Amino acid sequence: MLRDYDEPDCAVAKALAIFGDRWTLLIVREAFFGTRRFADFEARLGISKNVLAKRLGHLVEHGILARVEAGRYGARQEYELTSRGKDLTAVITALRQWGDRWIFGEGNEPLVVVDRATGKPIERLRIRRADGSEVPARDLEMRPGPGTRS
Amino acid sequence: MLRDYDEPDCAVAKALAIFGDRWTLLIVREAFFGTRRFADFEARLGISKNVLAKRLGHLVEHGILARVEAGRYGARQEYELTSRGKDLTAVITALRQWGDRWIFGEGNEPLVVVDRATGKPIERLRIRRADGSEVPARDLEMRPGPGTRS
DNA sequence: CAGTATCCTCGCAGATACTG
DNA sequence: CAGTATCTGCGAGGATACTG
Repeated sequence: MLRDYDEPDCAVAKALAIFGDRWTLLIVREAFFGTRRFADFEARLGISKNVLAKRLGHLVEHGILARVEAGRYGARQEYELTSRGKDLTAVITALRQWGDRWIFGEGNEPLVVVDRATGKPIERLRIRRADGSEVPARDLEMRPGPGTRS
Repeated sequence: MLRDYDEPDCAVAKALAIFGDRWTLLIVREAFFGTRRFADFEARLGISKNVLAKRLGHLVEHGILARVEAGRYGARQEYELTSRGKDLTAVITALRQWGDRWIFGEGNEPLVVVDRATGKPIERLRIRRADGSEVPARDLEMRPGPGTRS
């Protein structure tokens, strides 16, 4: 049995229980790109109808996508990111940046996350101290803190 | 067929192909907490030996963990995060923060990532513009950019 | 202790056909 | 178009026993 699933106090395990598979986050990413209709997800991801329906339903259940009626021109239903869903930006960005740094190598990161206010792409996530200085990855340490749920 | 796996140009899909399952990131997280030995991973995660051995081998293959000989006191082998592995901090942190915000609710985030230099916990990831100002999540938009691989 | 070897179950994912 | 229904294969994950 999956012990971590029984643990009500682990945020990482809980999050992974929702999208700890190969498709779910890709669907969310596709939604970020503006895809809203079933057939478009299907075509762009190359996923089978069967699995897509299940995954979309799963995401709606967990409040990450919302089904909205758009009943005209043949498109009867559309899927829209909720705020909970939009807040996955950091997760997807972190994944993509890691992939760019370690799979594709450095120096040619694609610019994908855009700041609406300035219209400019965000280059990378940074982790900063309260005073605004950046913490280098090598200085980071993860450990259970008091009251941690991770 | 998994179309995204055939796509050599998608960093997110590539990253998910490596740890797009329920266990792999939990093992990495455990390694962040200082776990180094097979039996400790086994006990702390409640994972079966079978799967653990496969996942650890997988992580070593992909250069996220390194096997180091520690042949004394009965512990013959240990696993250590490589720099590629340590760089997954942002991914795990993003996941945990999302879980904390949206599964457990706000206001009581556990502090888990620690800045070695100051000894203080990092509260959250922030996305900032070049001038240092923070970009609110609502202002973020994701889209394929020129030359994007996402 | 750190695995390997077997066996088993379950659910993911794909393919195809059908429906409102 | 947006699914549902059905069937199938495959691999993830678990349990247990065994080994150097």
